[in-house]
Amino acid sequence: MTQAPVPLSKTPASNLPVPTTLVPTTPASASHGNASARIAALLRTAILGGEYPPGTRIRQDDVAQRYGASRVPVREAFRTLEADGLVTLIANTGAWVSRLSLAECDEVYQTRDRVEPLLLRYALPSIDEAHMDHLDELATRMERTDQVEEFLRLDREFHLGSYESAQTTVLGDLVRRLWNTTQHYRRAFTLLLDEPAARMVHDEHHMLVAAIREHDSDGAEHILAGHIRRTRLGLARHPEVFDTQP
Amino acid sequence: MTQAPVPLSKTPASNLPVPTTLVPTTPASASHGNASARIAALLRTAILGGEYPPGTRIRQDDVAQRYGASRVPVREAFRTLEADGLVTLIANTGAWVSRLSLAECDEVYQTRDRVEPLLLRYALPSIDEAHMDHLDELATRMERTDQVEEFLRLDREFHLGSYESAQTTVLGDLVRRLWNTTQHYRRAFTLLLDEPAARMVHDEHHMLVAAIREHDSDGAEHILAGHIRRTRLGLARHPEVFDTQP
DNA sequence: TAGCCACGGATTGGATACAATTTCAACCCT
DNA sequence: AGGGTTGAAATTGTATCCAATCCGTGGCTA
Repeated sequence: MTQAPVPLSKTPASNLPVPTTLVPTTPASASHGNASARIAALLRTAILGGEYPPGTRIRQDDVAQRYGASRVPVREAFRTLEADGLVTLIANTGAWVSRLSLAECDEVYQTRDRVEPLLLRYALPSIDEAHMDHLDELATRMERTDQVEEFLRLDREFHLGSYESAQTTVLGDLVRRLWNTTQHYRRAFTLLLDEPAARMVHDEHHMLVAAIREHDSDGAEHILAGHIRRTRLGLARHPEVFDTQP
Repeated sequence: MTQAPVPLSKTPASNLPVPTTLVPTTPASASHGNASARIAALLRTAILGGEYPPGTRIRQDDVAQRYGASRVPVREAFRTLEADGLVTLIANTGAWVSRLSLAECDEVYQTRDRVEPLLLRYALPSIDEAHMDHLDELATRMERTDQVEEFLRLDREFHLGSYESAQTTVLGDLVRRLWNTTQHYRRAFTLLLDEPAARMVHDEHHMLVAAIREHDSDGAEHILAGHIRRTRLGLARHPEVFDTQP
């Protein structure tokens, strides 16, 4: 069942067309009509994909030209992204891709630690067999890949996917926001995983699926909380991830 | 020490100038410069103050005229308020004051139940004596008032005030959002409190201050979680609060 | 040489006018 | 009477212009 974990390398398989986010980040990839929503979606996937690293300045005019729109919808998109925690706006000055300090990142993980188990509890009763099989498959594919970007994508699809069947309105959005703000640091941290640490991550994923299969809400909550907590402690051991001075 | 609780009546003392929100809802009452931030702040206090009940439609033109601005900053303000959960935007159609179903409100309270104790834990070490005395005074004033709006204001200042000294960046905002979205239902629910229920609310407030004084993080977390949980269960017993069909 | 101030370019913020798109509801036709 | 259509009203987007603000540069001063 288990597979020898391979240390993850950063080199992407190729410059394949970015598969956008598999689990829609907010509404969906708004494609037609609403320019402001479309621009927000495109910028969001660009930021999450690492195209704009934290601290990067984003200019209204650039974005407007790049996406063939005027500045008004771009400004609205900025406000949306600010609410997502992806962008930091400073009045009369500009927009920057948000950057978290170690303390702030720790805070987000503490919050996730409390909130995601609750969301999973909401979702659990409605997860059907096919969905469980899918989660299992994702966990296995995560073990087998050695591409960071693919791992991140699978991890996101695994966890957010496990919450998908929750019929929640605010909690789901809230959790997606928390994931978005920490996406970049998750990438950095993934690169630092050594073999035993990666082994534990994968084991926890499989244990989580097992608990879900047994409809064991308490068990699933417990495993998930531990999973998040362990990641938080791991990040705290690597403060250098947050050192990127401008 | 304790005071005979008086059933709360809805009649306000008078149409005094609305004292805005004592605990700033987001940045502060932005007064000059940024029109979009100013409009967002004004609309926010208007909505929280019950001036626009849930389900009310808000037109860009009206707001623009009322606050002497063009529609561009109004639209940005809408986006900000949407992120606050105060307004629901529907593309090409308009903006409405958000309305929660019982299930959604329950969801928010479940979330608060998990998140606010954590925030209190962050804040607790930095709460000084003067602050504790202030919290005590607020709890006492809450017992003595019979005005709903004043109770709401004091309750907000008590709880959000107790989190104030937490040096958090995301958690504080998150909790404020959760408070904002449920403000209206808190008002409706407050009117339904009978005497023993009110008594218990007040007792919990005093117990919370006592735990804070003793720097008992676990105890404070526990009391606060119970406080929120009890409110949630109380709301669930009054589904009629959510029945306001358009 | 170090520090401070003023100036000017660049960028954001806002106003206005107008075109485009969408929604919704009344209306007409079969 | 029911279903499709049209048109008013609202939002959304574009274009243009100007004001306000910020930031770096350069020069002046101690």
